[in-house]
Amino acid sequence: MASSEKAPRKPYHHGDLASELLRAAELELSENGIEAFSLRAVAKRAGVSHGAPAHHFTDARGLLTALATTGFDRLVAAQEARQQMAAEDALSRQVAAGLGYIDFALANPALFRLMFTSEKPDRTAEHLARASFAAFNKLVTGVQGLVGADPHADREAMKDVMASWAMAHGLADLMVSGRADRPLNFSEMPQAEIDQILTDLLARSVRR
Amino acid sequence: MASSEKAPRKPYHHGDLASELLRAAELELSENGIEAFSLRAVAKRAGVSHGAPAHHFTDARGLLTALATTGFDRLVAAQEARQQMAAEDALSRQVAAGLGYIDFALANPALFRLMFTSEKPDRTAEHLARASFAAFNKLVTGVQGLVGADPHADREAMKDVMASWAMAHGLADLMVSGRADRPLNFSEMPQAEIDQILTDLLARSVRR
DNA sequence: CTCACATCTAGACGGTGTCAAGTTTTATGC
DNA sequence: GCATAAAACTTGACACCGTCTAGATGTGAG
Repeated sequence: MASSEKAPRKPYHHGDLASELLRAAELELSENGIEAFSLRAVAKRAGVSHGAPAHHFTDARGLLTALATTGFDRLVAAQEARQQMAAEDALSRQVAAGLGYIDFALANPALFRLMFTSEKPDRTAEHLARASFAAFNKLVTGVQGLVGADPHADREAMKDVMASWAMAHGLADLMVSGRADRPLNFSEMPQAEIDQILTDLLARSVRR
Repeated sequence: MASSEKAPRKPYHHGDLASELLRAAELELSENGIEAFSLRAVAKRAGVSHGAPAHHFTDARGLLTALATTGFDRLVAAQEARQQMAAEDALSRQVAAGLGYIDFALANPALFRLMFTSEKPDRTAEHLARASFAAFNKLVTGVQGLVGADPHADREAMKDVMASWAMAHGLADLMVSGRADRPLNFSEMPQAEIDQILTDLLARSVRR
């Protein structure tokens, strides 16, 4: 828990301000985008003075680092949600992970950018490093099931990992920034058809 | 020319401040990253007061929009530079375009992010829309040569375009953020070998 | 009950982008 | 050649930002 890091006792004073700040920060992020993010606005939204967040997160950097950590956890969850609806074979599972990756990005565009293209989160922070490595490892085991080799030991398999990641990440990033709508007319397309196209594209990245 | 937009006459006073500001802005961007970008720092670097840029670019937004425009022009140039070193067949040319895309991103990481993941540039500005569309069209004609159909008319060909773009863009974005070094050990690898791996990955995205 | 500590507030500091008003330089019309 | 208009630039003010400091307030342990 985020609250147990610095206050293992009981709730006090304001309740559990640390997690309340995280909720407020995420709302601010999704409403105003990452480039207009303001720590003072987060504090105001949580009903607390502008200096309060510092005691829980040290920094704006610290708050955003914690938020990014929750993002990676939820990224994995989104992938697994898609996998539960998918067939059992390794390819379907890997494609489903890619679809979940894209689901997450489209549902949380600002958070997605915070996680992947912002330099504000401290990537050396232990909890963030652990969460992002877990997300990476989800990809690794998926490829391992697909090609039958451990990517950490087999360079060719690691290339498969990067191919799969790059395709999913590239699609997600282009869609988040609205660059895929126009060429493929996603706006006027039922979700099932979009999924079908994305499935085709994601499948291209695997094998050789 | 940037200077001819608002001052078609001759240089005056400071010389050609508009383009000097663009040069200064790019240096600031590459030195401090996009998230620490400051219009006042740009003005100071150009040796001018903090209010001066407004007369040429209206806004910080305006300056960054103009800078992004030059970025798309140079992105196309980087792709063409790789293509001049490549074989004549359509696949080699398309892969070379992808390698140039990645070259550009790695050589100008902050500018790359300004162009693709920042919301500060005004994408409805005419010169930016034109430059980014030209870059997109470079991709389109490459795929057209590859599959023999016009992607603007053939949906399957447009899927090839998006696949090619997503793979190149995904690789570029992951490499810019330092996420490809560790898995594939790019740091201790000669450029020729990196190119070989990227060529393999880029080639996966085409065909079906 | 007291005392230590965690939590939170309030104010100050230097920094930011933008706006309004004033100053200086250049170009144009006579 | 000179007055006058326009363009280019400076200066100062404003609200907002993140961080630091000192102080107030509540909480829990002895």
